[in-house]
Amino acid sequence: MKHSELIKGTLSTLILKLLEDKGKMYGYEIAQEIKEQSSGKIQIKEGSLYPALHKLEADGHVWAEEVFLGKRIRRYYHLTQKGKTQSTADLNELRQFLSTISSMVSPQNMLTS
Amino acid sequence: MKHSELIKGTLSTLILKLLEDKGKMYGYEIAQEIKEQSSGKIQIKEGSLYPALHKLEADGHVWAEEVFLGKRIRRYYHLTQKGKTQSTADLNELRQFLSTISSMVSPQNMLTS
DNA sequence: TTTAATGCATCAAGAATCTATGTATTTTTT
DNA sequence: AAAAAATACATAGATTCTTGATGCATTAAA
Repeated sequence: MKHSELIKGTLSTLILKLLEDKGKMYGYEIAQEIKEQSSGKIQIKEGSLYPALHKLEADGHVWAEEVFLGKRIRRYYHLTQKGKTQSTADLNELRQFLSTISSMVSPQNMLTS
Repeated sequence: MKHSELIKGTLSTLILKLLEDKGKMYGYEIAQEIKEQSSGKIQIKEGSLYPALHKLEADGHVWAEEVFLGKRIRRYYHLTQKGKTQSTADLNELRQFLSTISSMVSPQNMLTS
């Protein structure tokens, strides 16, 4: 098992959570923030991050504010109302899942022996 | 997000954990056990389960004992030594990941605001 | 008797991530 | 001043995993 396998299905939820907390963020910043909050254990690759952001945008969960910094462009992502609703639902589901899995893999677990 | 997306990367670890706890199990039994331990929240489909078992077998993490029940066949899976080692490593990694993600999505989390 | 449950299995499709690659600017180090 | 690292966006192909659908067959329950 590669650690990265475990992130599957959680990335978009993490992004929505961050946007909810911070108000607005750009891609690179999101990757750095996830890396920092996970103490370096979760490092999102660009090939995962940008497609995920584009999908969130296409689905209407976020919108992008384009800011020109000299010649460089920066896309700040913001939550939409739809994204806020989605974030709440996703977080609830993720937390419940984490709770369920945690109980199943806890060292002392032998529920039905 | 579909709930089922979240299971990705955890299924083989769950299977190894169950085999470690129970000694031996057959496919259908594993699916039922996961369903039961998760209070019905995680329901593994055959299309996920059997390929996962076959992969674990091909990788030498489990071996299959074939038992004939009348005309029906049943494949009991057992952990190999390699599988035991893998199980320990996978569980450690999964637990750490769960801990990390949990702290990131906990409601009060605003680590770097 | 017919439906549900048990028990194995595979295949095509869909979804998500990764690696690799590309472009370009800005900051830091040598 | 030059080189290296960090910043910042993006895409394409490959890989991996789960799903839904399907199939076969036996046994238990309605």
